[in-house]
Amino acid sequence: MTVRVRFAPSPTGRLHVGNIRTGLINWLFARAQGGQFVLRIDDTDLERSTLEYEQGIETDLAWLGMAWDEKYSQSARFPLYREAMERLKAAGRLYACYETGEELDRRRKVQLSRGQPPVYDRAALKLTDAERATLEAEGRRPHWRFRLEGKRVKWDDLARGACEVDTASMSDPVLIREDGAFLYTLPSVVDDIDMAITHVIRGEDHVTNTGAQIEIFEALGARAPQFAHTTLLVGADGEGLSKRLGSLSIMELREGGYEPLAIVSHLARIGTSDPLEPGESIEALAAAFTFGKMARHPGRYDPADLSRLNSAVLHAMSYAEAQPRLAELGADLGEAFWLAIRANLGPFAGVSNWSRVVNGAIEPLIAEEDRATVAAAKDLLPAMIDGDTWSRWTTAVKEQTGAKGRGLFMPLRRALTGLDHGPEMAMLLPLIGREKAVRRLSGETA
RNA sequence: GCGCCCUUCGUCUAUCGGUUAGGACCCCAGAUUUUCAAUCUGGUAAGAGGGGUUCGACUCCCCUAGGGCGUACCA
Repeated sequence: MTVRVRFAPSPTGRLHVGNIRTGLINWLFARAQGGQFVLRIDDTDLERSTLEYEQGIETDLAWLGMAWDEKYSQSARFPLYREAMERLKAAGRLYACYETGEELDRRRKVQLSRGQPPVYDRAALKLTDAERATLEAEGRRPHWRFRLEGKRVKWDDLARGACEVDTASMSDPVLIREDGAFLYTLPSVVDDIDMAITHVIRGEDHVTNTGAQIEIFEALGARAPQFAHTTLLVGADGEGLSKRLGSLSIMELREGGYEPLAIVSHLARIGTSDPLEPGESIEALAAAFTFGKMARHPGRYDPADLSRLNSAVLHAMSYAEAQPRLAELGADLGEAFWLAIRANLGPFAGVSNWSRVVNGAIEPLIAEEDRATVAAAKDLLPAMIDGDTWSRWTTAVKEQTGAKGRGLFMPLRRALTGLDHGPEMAMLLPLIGREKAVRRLSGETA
């Protein structure tokens, strides 16, 4: 049987590292198994869902290299959900409830204060037809709950091993809201059946839901798919990530200059036994993917790791790959330039700084005590500059001035680049060229 | 409150009853016939606490502490 997985984001906001990680794990698993990856837009909440966000999801996935095989929108599938709803009603598994949100809230608090579990008491199940009619006559609209069997639901989880949820200890889940809107649970199960999803891979915050959902699969006469519940991410400080997801959207990471391969490598390897290194490609990451490598405790999301990965990705990037982007930034100064500076890049856009060092006008940094050394160096600069010039030139400067080591190289670097650090000067000097070098060594902005 | 999951170098992790407890990041040192970065090599460093079980426990069991998640007319 072909493996089919789905990723079902809501178009109520931008994708962030937490939910894209779930999507990525689905994608990697599908690829590793030669299966299919279904994108399912969970837009059942018509109020909050927007087309812009839906397009944002597609933009982000495409940018990360996560192609999908099929795409569905749940808003176009309401007839299917209604049909399932009728079947559940007919089977006596869906019952009408008339409590208000405030009432339920109050009851939960009372239960809690008495040390009882905050579970729905099924009062609505005891309503007589007459009572129901009275409530309806008052204009009350029902919401609908799924009647759980109250048993130990078991499954073999790909990520956590043998799992068990006692549905007797949980509230009957509300499937349909008072305003008639389908809550996530029913459409999800109906679609998983209809789309022949074989593996549901999601965060461990869904473990309890799975108990109820397996009952719904069964109530609809379907076999539940396999499940895998992965750990969630926590921040570098060990706190949950949810509080500051705003700054961790894929869109912002893209705008911040992070490489898709760095993001994908980071998210694929957090909380696994693989070292936090970039993969060669997203496909290579997929080939190496297995649930067996995943730890059972929350993975730490540290932005510093992403930055490191990002630098590593750029360091390994060929000129052929970088060229179009260099051109776009007006910083395509040839292969030698790219090879010289790529190891010194944070975000890719940092090439602009180096192209200015080579091509633009920079202000040399010449400290008072280094003036003599720099002046002598200027006079000794050969007429022709090539790849060997740096070594011969600096040796000559050393012999004449007696400056050596740090005291020799730093003044030259600072005068020629205006910076304290950067790529190998032997590679940079020929790119800067004689004319600019002479002027900078004279203290001119050039 | 209750339920589920988790707890190994500073950090991310390997180990599945017998290991000099392994790797990666960070850090430190050395190399790159003299600079910062990059690169390479080497090094420091660990089993939350307490009870069991066992010839033997990081590994199995219990308790305590700590963390994550759930307990919605959210997803």
